[in-house]
Amino acid sequence: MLYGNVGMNLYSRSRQGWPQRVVIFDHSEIGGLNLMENYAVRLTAKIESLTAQAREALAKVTIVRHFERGEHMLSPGEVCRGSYWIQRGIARKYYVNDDREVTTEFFFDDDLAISLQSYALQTAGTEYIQALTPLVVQFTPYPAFQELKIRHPELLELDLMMTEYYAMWLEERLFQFHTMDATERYAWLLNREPHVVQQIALTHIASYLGVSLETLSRIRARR
Amino acid sequence: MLYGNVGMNLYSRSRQGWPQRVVIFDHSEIGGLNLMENYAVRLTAKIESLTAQAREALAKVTIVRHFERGEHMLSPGEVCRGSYWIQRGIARKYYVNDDREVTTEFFFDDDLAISLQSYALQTAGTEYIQALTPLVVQFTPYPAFQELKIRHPELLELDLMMTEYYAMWLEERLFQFHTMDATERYAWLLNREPHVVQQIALTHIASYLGVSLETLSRIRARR
DNA sequence: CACATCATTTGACATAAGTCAAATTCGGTC
DNA sequence: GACCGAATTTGACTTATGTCAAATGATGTG
Repeated sequence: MLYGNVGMNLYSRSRQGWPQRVVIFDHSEIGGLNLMENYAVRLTAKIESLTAQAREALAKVTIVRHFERGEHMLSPGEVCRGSYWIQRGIARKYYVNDDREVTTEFFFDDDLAISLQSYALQTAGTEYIQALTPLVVQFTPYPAFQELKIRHPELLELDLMMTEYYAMWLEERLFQFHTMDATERYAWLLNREPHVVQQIALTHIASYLGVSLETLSRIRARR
Repeated sequence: MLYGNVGMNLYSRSRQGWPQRVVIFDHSEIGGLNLMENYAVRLTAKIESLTAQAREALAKVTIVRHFERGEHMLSPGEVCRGSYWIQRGIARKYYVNDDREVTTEFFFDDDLAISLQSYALQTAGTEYIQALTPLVVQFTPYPAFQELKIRHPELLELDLMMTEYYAMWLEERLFQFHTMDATERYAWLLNREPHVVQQIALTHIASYLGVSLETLSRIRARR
């Protein structure tokens, strides 16, 4: 993880290298970091600035849970009843469309896993969250967190920042689909998040990139 | 707009018809509304439940501004210094990638226009927001709104809900790019937001759908 | 170490979409 | 109503990607 241990962190996506060409989201650099990294720094700073009371209160309602490789933390028809902070391991979020799995997100150490619509609305969702390795997560129940947000407005601010961060991450993903072909999206992933390619099965990566397994193989063969 | 005049509303995207096939995001219906509409209802209820003090305070810092057709409310290199609630007219958000305009969002009455990264970080951004018709907007400066969020926590809650709504909308857009071909994305737009196709130039629609103008023409010819 | 199963790659062919150029249509102005 | 410029459509050709099937490589188990 990029910013060291700070307890609860979110989307610690680091920059490992440059894509083939300069892209939109790297235009405004501040202190050598792109916007996502810049925001992650702010997020980390926000977490570090939480009062001891807020930290304690949060720790009190958070429980450690374990999941086996292949196990689902969430399945369609279920309500996402809390947030899963990945203490150790790898997970992915996906849904099934036309009998096909569509992987939407990978989670590594210090990432926060939720299914947004189910979580925010507390209604049955349509997504899976699955452990790709044995997992240790810190689970914070939604009702308890809502309570804490009332008593500690700094947690409401943190929640807003995390949601903003997720929205920016979605904008970046949308940018990839909107402007890049399959080869470019793979190059972006390889440069920006090589750990994904190193640790995740190609089946899931192809699904995440929106290409068939065969096409991904051909792209990889051309490098 | 779908839910009538409630002052500040956000992303009043209504369901006008069904796409060719049932899609992921319509699975969990509540009271006949899909999730986006469900959330819009909650958002509207939240706005309506604002105290008179919060409303007044918000109105006091909000100013009406006019823009001409073609005029830019925001350009790359500028900071998005506040939010623009569209009182009347149409606008679009876009950026330029490889000498090409990529339209990312259309705004109609009661939509709230911001460039998220520039707005949230108050740093120079990379996006344009342009009036497609003569516009009347209610502009709320960022610093003033931050102040109000401190004095009125209900506005911080509202801000979180709006950001969640935007993230869900991004998830739905991502779903379109991730799982549909060009024809399906056009069909989705035609069914779900026919007003877009009725009132916006095909150049912008093609850009928004991630297809060339020629391809959009061919798709339209096949219907 | 052998074997079976799963993951990945490769071959062949079809379709979707992009690009470039030209033609047609539409809208605004005089 | 004519004219001009912009918007849109159409034709021809190229490239990217998907699909189906078969082959190869990797991993796990006995």
